[in-house]
Amino acid sequence: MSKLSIKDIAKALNISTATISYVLNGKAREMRISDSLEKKILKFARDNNYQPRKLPISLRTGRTDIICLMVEDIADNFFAAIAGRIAELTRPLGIKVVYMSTDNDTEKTRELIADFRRQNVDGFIISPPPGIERDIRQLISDEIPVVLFDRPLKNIRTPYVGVDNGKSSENAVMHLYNQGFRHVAFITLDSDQGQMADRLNGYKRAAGRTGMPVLVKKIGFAERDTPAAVEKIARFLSSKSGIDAVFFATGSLALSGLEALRLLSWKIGHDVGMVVFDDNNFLRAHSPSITAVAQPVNELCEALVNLLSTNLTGKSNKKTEKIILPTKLVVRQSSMPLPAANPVTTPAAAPIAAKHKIG
Amino acid sequence: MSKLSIKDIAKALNISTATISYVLNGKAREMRISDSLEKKILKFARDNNYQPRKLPISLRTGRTDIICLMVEDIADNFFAAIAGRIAELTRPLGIKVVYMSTDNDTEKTRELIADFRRQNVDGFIISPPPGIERDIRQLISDEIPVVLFDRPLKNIRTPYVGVDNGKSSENAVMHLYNQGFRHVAFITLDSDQGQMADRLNGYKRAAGRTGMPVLVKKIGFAERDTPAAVEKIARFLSSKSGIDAVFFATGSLALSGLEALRLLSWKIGHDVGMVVFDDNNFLRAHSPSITAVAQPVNELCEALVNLLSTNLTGKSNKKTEKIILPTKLVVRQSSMPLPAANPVTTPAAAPIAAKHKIG
DNA sequence: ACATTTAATGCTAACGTTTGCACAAAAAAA
DNA sequence: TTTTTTTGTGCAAACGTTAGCATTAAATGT
Repeated sequence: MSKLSIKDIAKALNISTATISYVLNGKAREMRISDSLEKKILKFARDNNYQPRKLPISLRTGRTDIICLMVEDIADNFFAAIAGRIAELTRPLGIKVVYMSTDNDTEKTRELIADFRRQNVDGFIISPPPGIERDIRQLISDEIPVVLFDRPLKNIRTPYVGVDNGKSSENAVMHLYNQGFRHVAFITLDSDQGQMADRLNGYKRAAGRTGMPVLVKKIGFAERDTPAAVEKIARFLSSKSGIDAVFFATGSLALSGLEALRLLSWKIGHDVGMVVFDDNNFLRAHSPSITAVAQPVNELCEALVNLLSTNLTGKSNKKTEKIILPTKLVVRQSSMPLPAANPVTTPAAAPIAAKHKIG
Repeated sequence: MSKLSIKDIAKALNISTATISYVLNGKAREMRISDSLEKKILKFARDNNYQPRKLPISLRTGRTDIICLMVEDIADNFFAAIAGRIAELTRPLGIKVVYMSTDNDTEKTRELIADFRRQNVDGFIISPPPGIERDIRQLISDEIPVVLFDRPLKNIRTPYVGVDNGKSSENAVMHLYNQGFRHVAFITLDSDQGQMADRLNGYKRAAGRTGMPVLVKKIGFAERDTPAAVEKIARFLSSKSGIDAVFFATGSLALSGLEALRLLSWKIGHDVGMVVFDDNNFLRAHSPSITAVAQPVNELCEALVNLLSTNLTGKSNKKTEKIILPTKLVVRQSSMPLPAANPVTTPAAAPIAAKHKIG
């Protein structure tokens, strides 16, 4: 009883495979199959638990119902959340998701795209590494649906979903300013990624508007999760005098940043304020809780799946919409005003009262 | 130039598709194709950038080179790390990975397995929800390779990779005891998962050995990531008198736990010690850094992929090895002895000196 | 009675590969 | 020569479906 095929049914019922196919695909009416035969086929299929294999269907129709998700690092908090949500959203559509981390490596990404194309995936959702424009264009000209997200790519006509990184970043800094911070450092990645440039620009704009000094440290992409990063951040923060808040351009940098602050014995909420671009449960659970710029993961995924699936259904294959979603600044304890006295070098009792709203 | 098929080559070179297939699969020798013809075909294929489609190959050979990864929640730190590593490890083997979260929901998992079987995936890597034994057995009897991990399933002959949850848990508690803690609470999930039972038993064994009281709080599976969990943990911790350390049975509970501690104004390292089952960067970055039982993600994934791929290659399809890997207790600041004076209700200056090893 | 429409179903060629076997030509053996 | 072996290659079936067109039988129209 390994596997019942449409042919077996045909033989058993002494009818043609075509008729069965029609009935099973709900085209009985259209093809004017008699009710009695339809019932008979349906009954037989049910009774024998017929399960159509997708492989031959794919071969015949050209659709695999598999899409490919490519992000910098699937293990990263933000991208893992995206992955989970996308799978949830595509499941009701009968679409499966294969994934792969690009490591922000152009050459690797190129190979991956080729691999997945050979695998005949129906479409791509990509958070693109720099320099991949050509390959994306090739996909488009081969009419394979692609939706980009997270990082904008210049001069390319394809659907994109993202947030306004510049504005969000600017808002976050303005928030710090309004809370009384006057020397906000910005720790970012030294990479070509468009969204990073936007976040930096937002920071600079806010600095310009408020007259605050521009205090930027770029961490090399390769060393972003290493002890070297921790040390560099610590050195930077202590080398500039007067820093009273730090804004981290990405979640993983924030982790290194926390270690740097520990190294310096700077207490968040007492010696220094903190804001992070990208939210997660960890920042909420931290004591003091940490203010973050939250990307709307859910809306983002919904937009991605929407865009992709309308393009998958072929009809309006030319949707090249760009969707920019608002972020939400989740204000927590770490961006509350510092206590008046501010003796940077002397740790003292934690100043944060329990009355601050938690969460 | 949409797609060059083997047929096109056959036509262009005026030879049969069979010959081409042989040559392209390196069977030229075996099939005694002449050197000159072989070269000609190879050259033509290269020059015209021939890319064989995998779909018909799969149909013909029955292999899709896709495996399915099913875990409770792909967005969870631990599972996301697993997902990333597995993809890395299978890539050189030409294997792609589709994933889906089970939400620890038996019925959903059942449907997912059926879906993926129809999709003709070559094998499964599953962190199984309770009650899924039957479906796993069906996979085995249908000769579809499966490897289970993370949670043991009773009475089932299939490869499994995991850690010794009981022993690891016991060790962690013994560590706390040795550090001077005498009232260690254990916060776990109220679920049927085998590994959770093992962790609880390990805790109990350690309590027995040391004469410490058994202080267990089970959080309902559904509410594990909700404010309700935070509140329950807080209530529990404050209801029992004398608790001086908390051991969390899983990473996500630890997050709720941190919030609970904040609610109570208990300072880790001062009022209370803390250990978490499952490590992540966040625990390292936290101040004070938090001691954790680290599962060897990399070794775990290597074992999974090894086991699965030997079973994929059909030959020795009967490997049903169980592999238990050692965990590593990563000792950090949160399990250092508390300062002698221990006024639980009065927050005071942070007692943790910077000299403690960071990391 | 004959032609035409309509209803009900079947035939068969795809989809792009792989693979067992057949076959022809050339070389070797008889 | 004739037969056998070797060498090189092609044929065609198969994998399990789908879909365009063909076919048959019954019903309707003239």
